[in-house]
Amino acid sequence: MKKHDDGFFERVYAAVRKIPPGRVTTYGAIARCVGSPQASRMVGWAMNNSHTCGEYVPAHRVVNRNGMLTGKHHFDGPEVMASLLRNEGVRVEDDRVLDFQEKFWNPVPDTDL
DNA sequence: GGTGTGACAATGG
DNA sequence: GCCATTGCCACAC
Repeated sequence: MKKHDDGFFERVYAAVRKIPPGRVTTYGAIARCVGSPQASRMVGWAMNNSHTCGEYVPAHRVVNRNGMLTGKHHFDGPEVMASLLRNEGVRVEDDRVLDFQEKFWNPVPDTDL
């Protein structure tokens, strides 16, 4: 047996990978989905290490609570994140997701919490 | 094993 | 209502 998971990151990656194209979510939502709603900061860091995970993680679909592309700077380029989102049909302006509320996708379909 | 960090979030003034 | 600060949790060095 395997442990429950090699780390908190694995859960984050899994949740982010579940984000359908054209949709976005927040760090807090993912953090909550993985069981640590307070570890929202860790989620962002997980994204930074996402490239070390070996698997592709659509981190560009993850934005902060305000829908702002805070992590765009951590991509291959500051324009990559917005470009990817636009490419998926997400309207982005001023480094922020328009209709964020509309595009927001909850990793937890029905939380019991 | 301790310290620092980190792409947030919530609260206070 | 906006700006500033703290809290938080798990990982990397």
